[in-house]
Amino acid sequence: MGLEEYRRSVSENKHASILKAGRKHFLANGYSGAAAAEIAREADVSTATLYKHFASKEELFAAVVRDAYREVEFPPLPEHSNLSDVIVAVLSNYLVLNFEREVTALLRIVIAEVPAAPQLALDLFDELITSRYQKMVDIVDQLILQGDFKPHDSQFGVRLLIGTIKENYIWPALFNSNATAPENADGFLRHVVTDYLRLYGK
Amino acid sequence: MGLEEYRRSVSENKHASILKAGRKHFLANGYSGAAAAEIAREADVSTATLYKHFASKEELFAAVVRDAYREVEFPPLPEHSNLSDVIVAVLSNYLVLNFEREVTALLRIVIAEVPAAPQLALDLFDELITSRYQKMVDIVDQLILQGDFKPHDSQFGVRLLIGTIKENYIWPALFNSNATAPENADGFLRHVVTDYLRLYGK
Amino acid sequence: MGLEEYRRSVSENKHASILKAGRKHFLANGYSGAAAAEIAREADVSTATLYKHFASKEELFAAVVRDAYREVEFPPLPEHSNLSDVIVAVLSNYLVLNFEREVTALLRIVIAEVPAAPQLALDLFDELITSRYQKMVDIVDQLILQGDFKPHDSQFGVRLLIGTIKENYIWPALFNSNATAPENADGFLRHVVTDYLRLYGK
Amino acid sequence: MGLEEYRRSVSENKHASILKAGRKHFLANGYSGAAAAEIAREADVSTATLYKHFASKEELFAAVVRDAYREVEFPPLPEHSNLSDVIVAVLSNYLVLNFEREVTALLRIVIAEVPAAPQLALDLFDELITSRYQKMVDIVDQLILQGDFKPHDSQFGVRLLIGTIKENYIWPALFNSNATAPENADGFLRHVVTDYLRLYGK
DNA sequence: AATGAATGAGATTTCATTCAT
DNA sequence: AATGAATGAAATCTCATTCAT
Repeated sequence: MGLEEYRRSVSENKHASILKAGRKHFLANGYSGAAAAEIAREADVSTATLYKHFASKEELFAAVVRDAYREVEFPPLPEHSNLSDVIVAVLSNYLVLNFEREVTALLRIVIAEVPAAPQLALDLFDELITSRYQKMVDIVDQLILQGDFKPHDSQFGVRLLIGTIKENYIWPALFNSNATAPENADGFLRHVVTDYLRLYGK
Repeated sequence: MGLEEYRRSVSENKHASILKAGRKHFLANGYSGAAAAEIAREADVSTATLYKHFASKEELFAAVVRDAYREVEFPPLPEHSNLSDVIVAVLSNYLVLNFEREVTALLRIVIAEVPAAPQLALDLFDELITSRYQKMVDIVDQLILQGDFKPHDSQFGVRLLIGTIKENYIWPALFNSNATAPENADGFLRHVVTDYLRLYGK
Repeated sequence: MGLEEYRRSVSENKHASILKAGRKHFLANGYSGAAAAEIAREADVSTATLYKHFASKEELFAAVVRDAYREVEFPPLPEHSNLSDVIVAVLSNYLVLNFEREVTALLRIVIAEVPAAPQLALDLFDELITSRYQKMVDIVDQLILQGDFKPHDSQFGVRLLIGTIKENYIWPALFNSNATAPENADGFLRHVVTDYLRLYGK
Repeated sequence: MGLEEYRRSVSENKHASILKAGRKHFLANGYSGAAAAEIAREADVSTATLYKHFASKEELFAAVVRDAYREVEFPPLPEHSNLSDVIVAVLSNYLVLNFEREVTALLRIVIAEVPAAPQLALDLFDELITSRYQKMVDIVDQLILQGDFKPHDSQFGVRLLIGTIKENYIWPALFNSNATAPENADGFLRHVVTDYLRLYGK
């Protein structure tokens, strides 16, 4: 079975390299801007082969997106002494990763294909936005239990926290493909967190 | 001049019907999915006429977006007895129009075209989003002068206000083409405004 | 009849300005590159008016060409003491006028339209090329009679003289719209004339 | 490799038939009158295939012109007893091919496109006209070395030779699409060559 | 399984010319 | 007579997808 295995490994390599090339092109040019022929060329594969691996451009796109967001992870909350510092650190990290991992570009193209691929968009929203958001809510709930926060509607509070940050950094980046991670976000983040604590902190 | 006026009125009607047809098709099929020929047919106009009115498909699209935004403005704050009520009313109105005029769906398309038409996205962001936002800031600054608010960083405050609302209503709608105007947004809005006033109100 | 005359004069002015604008555009952009709408705009006239004056683009083109080459004239042979000097002077003049009067550009567009407007091309060839050429033959014939030249086939001789010059200056200019009158043609012309006289001079 | 060769041969056939159809249509309708779709249909090929073979209509046209020139070369001068006879034969051959391969008609189109495609015209002039001309100069230089000619400015001499011929046969053909290869050019050619040899022959 | 070549269908845009007033 | 607006028809080029080997 050595031959068969070899073949399978070659095929898997091609699969992976198509995904990689696809990701690059979709991120760079959007869905309709990315050309199947270009992706195939970049993956060092014929167009026909590309279509053997993925039944259509749409399917390749879905595969690329699912593959891409599997890679985006977020770190756990560090142990903390000063509550404010820790939250700022977490948010800062969240922000940096968002830019480094090309999350915004990924969001952009998924948003673009909402009418064509609605389920994909909903899945990604759950995975990348709601779930991350929920983690933050869980953290806050725990902090409330620990007595670090006043009892309050933690969902709402997190929305205020995250929403303000997104409004400032993510929303503009959605419209600007050259946007990079903000250099000095800490001042802003501290401001948000201060207000947040004024409202809900103990 | 009767002739001149007649011509202008005919021309304006065509202009408007192209815009309308354009909006419909862009919303239904996205930017590259919408065909100029189809739009022209729907508007009962030749393609050539369409291109006399709008120099390019991109310019038509931009006009469609601007047109959609035209009615979605923060109206100047009316004289008020209860500040909270008034702000809630304004934001509620803004939110409803946003959905009715399908602004979010159009923004999706703008975002989709960021890689292909970066300047367009930047222009529209400045022209429509930033400027509208600035109007809200101006209102708040005036309220500060009138003594309705504590002196504070009004930019930041508005970001918090708007960001929280967007986080709750606009972001999800960005990923869900079936999203409609929220039925009972007032509770949420009131919550935001209350917090906002707790932070910055007098 | 004052009014009627006034109208006619207005109309004639428009006619002339269309011709002028047409000439400019045809020379600059060639036949198919020149747009009727542009010509009309330049002539400060509506397209409809343009088409009232000239039934079609083709007809306008013909009118422009006939009008243009009516303006190209060539000076008579000056009195002479030294035969060689005089011929060089004539040829030099011929060359300069060729460039200054945009004769080459005119030739270019007529050549371009040979299949579409064959008669126009033949007419222009006669008018601008054969007739000028014949003038030179006449001169030479006279010089033969005066004994300045050996008796010879003057047609052939002139062909050799003019052909050599065209080969060097006009032919390349046909392919280069930026070609300008040669600065130092005299050396070359003198060389041609010397050889010519060696062959046919007394 | 059988497959590879098969593919190449199919591809080359298509290439050739596009060129052939292209030549026909360009000659019949001029550059802008010739439609890529028509050419493709005539060549029994899809438009897309045409554009795979030639990146643009302009490039196809350039290829057609180059192809037409391919056979119209001054062949190297054969060993000769009578120099005059040989040169006449070469020039005669050149002249006939020029008409048979419709080079002049194609040049008309190149000239027509000077305003729209200036670089193309310059390139083709250099590549086809100047270079061919240079080959003739090289031949003459060799003959000078062999002692068949007096030392002289061979560039100038060839210009005189070729220019005279062009003046007689090519210039008129440029303005007359019905011009055909001259039947009895030998008398004229002999006359030119005789004069040429009188000036520069040994 | 893989490929190079081919394609059908369509997209945007232009332009000479005509109409309604 | 003059015009601004409108248009039908066409042209170049692209692209996702499929064949033949």
